[in-house]
Amino acid sequence: MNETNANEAVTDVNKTFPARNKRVTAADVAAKAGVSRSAVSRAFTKGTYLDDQKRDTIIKAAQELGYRPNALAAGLQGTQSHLVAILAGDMRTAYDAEMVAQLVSRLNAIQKWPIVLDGGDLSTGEAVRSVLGFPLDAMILRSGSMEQSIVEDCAKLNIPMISSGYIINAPGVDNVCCKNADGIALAVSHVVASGRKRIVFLGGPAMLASSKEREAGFDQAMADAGLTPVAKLCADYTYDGGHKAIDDALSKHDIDAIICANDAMALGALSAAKDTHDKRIPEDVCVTGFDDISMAEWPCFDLTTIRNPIDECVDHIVDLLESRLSDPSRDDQIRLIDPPLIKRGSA
Amino acid sequence: MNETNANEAVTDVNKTFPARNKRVTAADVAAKAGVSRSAVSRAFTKGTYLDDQKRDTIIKAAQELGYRPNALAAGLQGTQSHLVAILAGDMRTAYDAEMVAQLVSRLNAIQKWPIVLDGGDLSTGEAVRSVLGFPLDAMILRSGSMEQSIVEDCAKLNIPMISSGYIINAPGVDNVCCKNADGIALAVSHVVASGRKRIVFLGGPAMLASSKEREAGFDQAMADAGLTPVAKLCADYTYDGGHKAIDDALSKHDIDAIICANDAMALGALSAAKDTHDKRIPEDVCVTGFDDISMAEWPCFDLTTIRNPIDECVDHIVDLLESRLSDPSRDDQIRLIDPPLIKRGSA
DNA sequence: GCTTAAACTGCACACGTGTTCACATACGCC
DNA sequence: GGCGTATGTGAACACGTGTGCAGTTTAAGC
Repeated sequence: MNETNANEAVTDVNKTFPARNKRVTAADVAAKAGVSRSAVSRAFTKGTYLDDQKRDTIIKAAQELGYRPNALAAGLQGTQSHLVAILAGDMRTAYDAEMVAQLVSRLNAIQKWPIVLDGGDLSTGEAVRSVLGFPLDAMILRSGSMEQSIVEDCAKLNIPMISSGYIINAPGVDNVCCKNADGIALAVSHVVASGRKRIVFLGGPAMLASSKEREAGFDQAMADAGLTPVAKLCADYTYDGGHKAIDDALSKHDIDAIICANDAMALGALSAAKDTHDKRIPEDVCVTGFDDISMAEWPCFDLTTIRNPIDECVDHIVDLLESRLSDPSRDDQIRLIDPPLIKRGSA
Repeated sequence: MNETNANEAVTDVNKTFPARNKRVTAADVAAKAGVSRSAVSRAFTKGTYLDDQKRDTIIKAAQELGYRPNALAAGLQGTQSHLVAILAGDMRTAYDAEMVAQLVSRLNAIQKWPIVLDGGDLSTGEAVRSVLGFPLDAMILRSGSMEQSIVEDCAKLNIPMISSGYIINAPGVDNVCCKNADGIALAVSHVVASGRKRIVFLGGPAMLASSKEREAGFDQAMADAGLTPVAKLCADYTYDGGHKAIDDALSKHDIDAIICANDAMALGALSAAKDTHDKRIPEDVCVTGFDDISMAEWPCFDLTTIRNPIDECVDHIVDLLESRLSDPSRDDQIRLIDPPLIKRGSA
């Protein structure tokens, strides 16, 4: 009796996990519902001839068996896999994380499933190459620097690319990018308008395209204003980097304005000036950032910054993706975004 | 001469995009290399009999054509698709973003490709159901609250689940979770040890499991210490929410310690106490958080907190994943993590 | 009741792989 | 030379689906 019960229990488990590691297939549903396999397929496809009652029967049988059409097999013959890769920047940083979050959310909404790759990693190239094994609908690039060979690989595989953050000049690549130089120029003229003359620029890693553009924008804007900077510093786009650089600079130079190439460094700079060097913000020193991450508006920072608008950027990416899929041979596009100045307390 | 060059250029482009929207297949490579399609497949598979010279020829032909085995077709017949889904929490928050970043990076390293779903979204349920169309190797759950039906759907499809953040009691689900109650108890006794008696608890959304556990831990620890809290507040796990709640509380109550259910709220609370109410931290009011997000150690915050260790958590997730794949029928596991107190300046 | 179109259904193919199976060739040994 | 074994190869199958095609049933119109 006990043995029987034990056996039943085992059987029960096997029922819960039928044919372990074996997925329920359309043929199984067809057998159970007493119809052909084609009918099952049609039951899950809109716009096909199928008797309503029969369709109900099939759907019901499918539900009981826990059947779901295998997207791999479906993607194999259709022209779209509904898979999209995102080569993310460094998701440990606030801006990139917010960007990816927004992107993922919007892609989910249009039934595109994003495979996310960590762009901050060293082995990214190899990872990208592996993922290219999947017939991706598109590849979205947000990594600051990029091996040229990856772009070529995508092109060879006919995978459309959308680059955001810096412009890739290659066939098959759409670009959406904010006007970095214009943005920094906005910050410079805002600061100059309030009478500042002893200006410092805090730039980012030289290898990043956005960093270079923002620095060039600063140089041009300063030249236009007839000013020479007190100093041009370089850090790593992080809070700590900004903190350290400005802590150091304030003990060497007389400064009344700090233009930062991104928000994370600006927050560090702000903190160094206020907490470590007892400067009043913005009376003694004013600070501007770039990106407008969510922390920028926290009361304890209240950072004046240039907004690198995530919503608008993601709108463009999704739009470019959809138009590319509906017409793969359309011309490549470049969408440029005007970044606005967000006036807050720090400048 | 010029025309010839122009034509060549055009031809070149067409070569770069051969048969637009048509992927190069193993048969194409076989034709070019003058071998059978089987040979091509073998050339890309380790441990198969194939003449070395022939293999070289095939690889070379494949490279020229830009061939890459279609992972969809391959995953269709093998037992593993190498696809993994991550149901992320709210990636707009710092902790979840850091967690996902780490997870993505580690999964990439072991050649698992994460499809990321935004758990903060309302339509998450539908999105998950769609992604279940893919024969996932596993599903990683990090959403604070979860429709029970999703778990059942996964179970029906034999997709292993790994839940992190709160415990799901269902067959086929592995769990890794930090001891939330113990963590809060650590914070309470630390604060009590420094002589605080007028203690406030700032909890999170009631619907989140972690939030409930942390509150229960607080109640127990206070009872053990023979204290009753000045107030128990509830906010939404955000900086703004924490700021507002504590701003309000400080004008109503006499408080000397604030125990927060997560770091984001703790930072808001800290700022409200320091900047808005001119309290000295920690002399007048001390503040503790939970999670240890990267911002907690910024000098301007210097937050004492309970670390919810991301590295350790991700280690467990990856380990559970690999062991599950190598033995799908092994028993479900629950891994509990001891969260340590990180002593900084705020308490 | 007959004709015609519309609604419905199943067979068979295609998608691009990995892998088994049978067969062919080369090699070493008696 | 005969034989057994190790190595190399292509044909054929399986994976699970969507869909074109041809054939069958139903309904409608005169």
